[in-house]
Amino acid sequence: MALPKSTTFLTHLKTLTNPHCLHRHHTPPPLITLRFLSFATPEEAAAERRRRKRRLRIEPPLSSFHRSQQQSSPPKPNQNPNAPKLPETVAALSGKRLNLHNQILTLVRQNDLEEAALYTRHSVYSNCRPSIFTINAVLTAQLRQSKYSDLLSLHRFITQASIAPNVITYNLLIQTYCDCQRPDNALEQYKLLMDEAPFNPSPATYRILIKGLVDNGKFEKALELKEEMFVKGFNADPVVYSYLMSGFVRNGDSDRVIGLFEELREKLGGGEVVSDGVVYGSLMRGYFIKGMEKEAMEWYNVAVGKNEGLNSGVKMSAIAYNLVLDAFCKNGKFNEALRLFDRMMNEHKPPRRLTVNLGSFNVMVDGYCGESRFEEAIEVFRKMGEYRCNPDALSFNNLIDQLCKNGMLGEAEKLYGEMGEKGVNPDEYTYGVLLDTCFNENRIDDGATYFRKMIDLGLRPNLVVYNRVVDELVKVGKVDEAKSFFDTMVKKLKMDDASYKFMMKALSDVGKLDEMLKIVDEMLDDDGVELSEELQEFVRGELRKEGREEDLAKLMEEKERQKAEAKAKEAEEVEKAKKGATRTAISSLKYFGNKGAEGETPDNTDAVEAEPQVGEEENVEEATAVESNLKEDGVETEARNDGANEQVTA
DNA sequence: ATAGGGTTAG
Repeated sequence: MALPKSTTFLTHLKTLTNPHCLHRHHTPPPLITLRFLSFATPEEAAAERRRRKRRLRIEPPLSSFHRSQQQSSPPKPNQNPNAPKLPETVAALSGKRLNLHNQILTLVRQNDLEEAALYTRHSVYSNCRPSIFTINAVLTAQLRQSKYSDLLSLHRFITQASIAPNVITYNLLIQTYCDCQRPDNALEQYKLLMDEAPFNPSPATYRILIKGLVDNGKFEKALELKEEMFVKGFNADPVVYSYLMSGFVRNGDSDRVIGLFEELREKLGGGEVVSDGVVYGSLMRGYFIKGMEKEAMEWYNVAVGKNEGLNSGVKMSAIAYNLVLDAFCKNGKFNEALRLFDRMMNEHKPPRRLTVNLGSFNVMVDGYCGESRFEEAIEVFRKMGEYRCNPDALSFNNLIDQLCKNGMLGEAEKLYGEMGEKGVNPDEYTYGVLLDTCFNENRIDDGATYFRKMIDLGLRPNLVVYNRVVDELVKVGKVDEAKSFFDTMVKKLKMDDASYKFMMKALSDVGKLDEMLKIVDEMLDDDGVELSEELQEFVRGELRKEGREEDLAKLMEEKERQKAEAKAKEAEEVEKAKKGATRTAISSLKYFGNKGAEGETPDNTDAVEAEPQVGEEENVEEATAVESNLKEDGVETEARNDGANEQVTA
């Protein structure tokens, strides 16, 4: 007996995933977007984004001399005798401390961040303190891998230990909060820097903070910060303007986009043009939004020149070009895009001048797909090798996704095969798209095979993907196979009531009530899982059909009895062990006496020995980083203030 | 030696 088609699990799930559906009848049922099919957690998605960013950064910067143009901030006079300590200078990195630094850097390079952080903490109370440079290096690595809670925890630790932070430490922390979508905390850190630190923010502080504010929709605040930059004596930064402009483009606020460009031009000396090409893509989009094509094209000619080698001195990096390219693709000017792309490839003269990068190809792939020219999209995708650009998983996924959505699963699978050949690892997203499409095209077994492959590779399918697979298998009557996936995933996923219920119903429908009860049994055994009233009611209902309604109560009673028994036994053990325990406690107290680290919780033996943790215990998993960040953060700010106080009184 | 120079597709 299969589930009636109209009430498949997926439809049910779609209703569940939209909170509005429960109340508002006019809301159309939402679709599960592919985003949900990819990463196990949002943090993993963030980590991947960061890794990719890092990879892209390996390409050499276009003009390294640009860097030297940045003014270094003037030192703040240090009037207050109680003012916080100045951070150490590089001179501190010598001898033993340099040695320590290099050891920790080695750990970071080996990607053993846990060990690196541990070693850093451990050294804080040793006779060889880590310098702020060492700490920053660890924090940087943690940020790159989105280990936010680890980062905040280490930061809190060094603050408590009165190690003076420098601008980079602040910037890292601000970046962290921005990445965690906590712009208010980022602003708090900025304020702290302004009020407490014996140095000024750097131009990078503003870049990081303003980008974070824009990305989090805090436009007004971002504009305020831009103004503060001038107050601090910094020049107008085209990068900051480009962040603001693309934010307003996203928001459809074309007047602001154009206004910002004019302002930048003014600030840079009122010349004809802004010589940094990064702002022109957004400027053009601003005009496109207003339907002012002519103006958009005029600025295009200014930035890029009507003919090759004939522009007004605007420096166009690959990224600046890509923004223009994308502006064309998204505004019905694909032919212009093609022409520009051609030109970019001609100008590309590595290693001196790089005008094409991976992003260029990605933009063009999207451009072709937007025109439904899929064959050519594949063609241009393949072409990137000639320009020493290597597609990453996201590039592959993007194209695979577009092909799948347009009935070209076969082509998509070919590309999937190429990933393997090129040593690009397919990820959760790749498999999510492929199996989803297989199911849509009724290739149920192939879909299930992709799922299995995913597990075999150690990838972590999320609940949405799991639900989809199980749903499809049950639909075609493969309940046992579905159950086997349930068994593997029940340990790995936090299943919700709906997922439990679905599997139970499927088993009940094929008359496997005992297997259904076995699931209940295991749920009762698992302290992390709660058997809700509703689920109990459901189980009773299913049992009732076979006249076995009492079985659930019996099972639950039996479990209660077992638990009580176990408890009694435990109490007995405790009683027995009491005398011995007193002895142990005394000996460990001795141990603590020598350490005497501040802020310790003396009942946490392991932590003190290996890792002198401050404040409450934290066994925060990366998977719950966002939630624990909330927790972390409360303590974080608190600890930071404590630290400041300590510094003042020191 | 430690932040940052920007984009796109999820």
